[in-house]
Amino acid sequence: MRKRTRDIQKALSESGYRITQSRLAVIEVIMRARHSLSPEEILARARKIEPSVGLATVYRTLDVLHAEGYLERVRIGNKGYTLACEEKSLHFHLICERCRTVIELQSNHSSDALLAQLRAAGFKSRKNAVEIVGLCAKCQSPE
Amino acid sequence: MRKRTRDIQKALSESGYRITQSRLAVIEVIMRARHSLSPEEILARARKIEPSVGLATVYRTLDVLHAEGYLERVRIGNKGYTLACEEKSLHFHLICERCRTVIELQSNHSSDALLAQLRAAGFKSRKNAVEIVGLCAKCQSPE
DNA sequence: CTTCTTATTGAGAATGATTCTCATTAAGCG
DNA sequence: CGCTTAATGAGAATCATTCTCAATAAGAAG
Repeated sequence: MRKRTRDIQKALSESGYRITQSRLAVIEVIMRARHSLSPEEILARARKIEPSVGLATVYRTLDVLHAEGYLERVRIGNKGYTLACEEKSLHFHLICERCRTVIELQSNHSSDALLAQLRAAGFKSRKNAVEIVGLCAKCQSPE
Repeated sequence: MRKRTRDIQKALSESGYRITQSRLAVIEVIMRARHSLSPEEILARARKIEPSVGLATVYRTLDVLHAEGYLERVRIGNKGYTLACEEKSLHFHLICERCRTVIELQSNHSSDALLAQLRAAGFKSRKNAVEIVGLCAKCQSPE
């Protein structure tokens, strides 16, 4: 995890971005997260590392990380969530709308077949992760 | 098309909903549409049929139709779009973020294989239509 | 280490989509 | 034809996200 944050730091620096304490805190939070986080959640956690971080900076840092391919943005209802993902080939993300855990399906023949269909249709997907929102096994059972 | 609207009208009526002129106008607009529409677009078109329709009623009618399974809601950026869809088994929707045309892939072995994976993971998808947002063949070429 | 340039920041205002409120209307039953 | 109440339209309210702008600090250069 720590290592991952450093890699991103290095890559961003080489791309000409300045490495600020606020950005580092946000990156650290996202890398540590075990499920997808809303901007507000990221803000709360980042402030434990760097108390001066503002919400706008969280959004801006998400934009940068997304543009550089380090994370995916998801929508559940009206809210935007964020999770780290560097997988480049087409694959599926099963996202639980209750606990926001993400099950990442391996690329396999179902994603290969889908990819072939996309090619046949001449369709270019915006994302490599195809999101399927629903309920994971745990959250379906009566609590 | 006309027939489709009547079927829905009948079904809603039997479910205890009142059939108002505003609702009829909104249903008619959605059934006629050849691509997904934003609430504002639906409002504009519905007002040509029933000039008194309000935006809130468009949203409320969308909720009803969605609850009854007559349409899917999609998000492109921050905006919500809507398209008619009654297909019940798992399948893919390729949605062009530029022209908003929807290419509906037939259920086949790729969706079957995905369904098997969902079952294996114990994951329950919220929708039957898995949305893939991107650019259709036409919109990719320089205009 | 200090200075300079300017990308980045934080706070709050602004925006845009969606939802809510509430007095008024009309669907559909008898 | 009336009655009951679901549904409506208009505008206010809400919530997520984006923008504005003066102040700050990253990083290059000296």
